[in-house]
Amino acid sequence: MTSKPNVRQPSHVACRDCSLSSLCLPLALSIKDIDQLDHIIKRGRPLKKGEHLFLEGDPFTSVFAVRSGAIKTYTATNEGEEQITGFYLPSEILGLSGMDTDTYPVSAQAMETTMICEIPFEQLETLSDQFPELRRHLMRLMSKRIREDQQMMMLLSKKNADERIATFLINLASRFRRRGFSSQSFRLSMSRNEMGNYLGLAVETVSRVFTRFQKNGLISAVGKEIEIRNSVELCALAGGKTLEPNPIATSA
Amino acid sequence: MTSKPNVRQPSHVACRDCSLSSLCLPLALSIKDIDQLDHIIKRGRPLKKGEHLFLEGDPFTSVFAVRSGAIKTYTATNEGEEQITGFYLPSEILGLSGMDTDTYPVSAQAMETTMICEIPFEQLETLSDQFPELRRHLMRLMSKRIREDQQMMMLLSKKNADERIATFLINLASRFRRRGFSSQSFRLSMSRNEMGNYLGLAVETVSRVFTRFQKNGLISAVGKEIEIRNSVELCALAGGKTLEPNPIATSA
DNA sequence: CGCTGGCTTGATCCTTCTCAAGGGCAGTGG
DNA sequence: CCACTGCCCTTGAGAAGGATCAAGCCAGCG
Repeated sequence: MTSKPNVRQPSHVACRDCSLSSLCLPLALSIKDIDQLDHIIKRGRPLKKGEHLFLEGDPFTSVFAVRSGAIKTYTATNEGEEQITGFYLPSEILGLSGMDTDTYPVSAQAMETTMICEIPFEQLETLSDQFPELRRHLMRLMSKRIREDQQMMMLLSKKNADERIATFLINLASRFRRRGFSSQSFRLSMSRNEMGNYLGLAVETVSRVFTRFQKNGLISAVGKEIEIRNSVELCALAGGKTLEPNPIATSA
Repeated sequence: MTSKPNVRQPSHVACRDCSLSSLCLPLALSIKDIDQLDHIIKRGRPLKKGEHLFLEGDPFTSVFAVRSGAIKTYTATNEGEEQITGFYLPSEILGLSGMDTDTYPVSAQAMETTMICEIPFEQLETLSDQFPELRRHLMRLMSKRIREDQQMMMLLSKKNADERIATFLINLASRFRRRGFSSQSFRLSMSRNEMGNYLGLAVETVSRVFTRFQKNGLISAVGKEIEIRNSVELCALAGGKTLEPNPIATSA
């Protein structure tokens, strides 16, 4: 059993020593296999807030694991606005959607100082030729992603503003918890604007819902610091599940 | 070069003789490999309209290729309503989203008389252990699906009713074309209701948009028969691309 | 100290939903 | 063959949830 993950990690821990390892890629690999994976992973490259990991249209070369910090992916709408497609927290994998094209279909940008593990895809493929378990794990990752995206579509096509934001908060909470952090209080890495963009809502709506949630004692929010004060109610709004409903995250 | 696909096929054509083979799974396999895949595929089972291929919660055993007809997948919202998550036309693969769970996360129902190829997943996995190409193809399928879902999320969070329906029609058109059918005129396999459900719109809105599109000479619609009369304009509404924007379908 | 960017709040507008009703087509049974 | 009965589609009128527009506020920062 490893200890709780830390936000900040030394730059070059090996996979086998990384406290996120049980959450990240190598989940399914034996220790020996992990060492192999370890060799192909490029570390370092701490990104400052606003820096890009890759741009839409860049040649697809690698998938990435967030080690600390937070990344958003986005694409341009036809009118040239930004459409955020996902937020990635430590131990989460991004870049998979480029796999069947030769370029990334989205851009990835750091929302705060962020450490990344880069996994060159070609070598990952070679390695996964050797280890069926790694392969299956990759498949599962993608399949999970598909299910989560479908949850997101449901949110976008059927839920109102309150429900969307409740769902989003509960989802974040469960992802934090999974990483060993408090699911009761945490810090949002994205602005209200980005949240609204992602959820298909105007900033003003996000703000109003936050205000209302606070009036009703569901949460308290000071800037980006969030505390969930009534998770039962919030989960109900989010639509059922006692915790952990939506995209990207968790699930056993 | 095979001839154009037919809607109705004899019940037990081998994969190598199936006119959809270039569109369906075995794309990447050599002839010899196709024969192996051929052995594990279960055919037959023509579904009548309304019959289910599998239900949400059923144990996950297989992925399926539509041979003729049309399938919709759906799940239940928290309020118990139906939420349609996808429409599948001949040569398209469904069931992949169950891959990392032991049960299907959605139900799949025939919208008209439908022929299906069933591919038991366990055997597919074994086979894909042998053939890296098959494996990569599966990966690509899932990765494509992820990108298409993201297009769909964009549609749901940013597009208005007109744009959604234009996008949907253009998408269908390009899928039909890819199968060798006319992309100018085709028959919808879904009702206005189902379309609205999928696109996050009320039936009435769908109906009104159809009426307006006809007044403006964009399309003509008689019942489920659709003719695209001004594809340039329609594509523009759908947001750019000369053809083939959205979910599930095509792309090179 | 003044600026800038992000957040909040208020007022108004607009798109789409909802409710209600009517028409058409298809399948069923007399 | 025709009437009946659903279901689907269309159209209209009204309601509502968010978007948009417009200020003002607050905190961090040069």
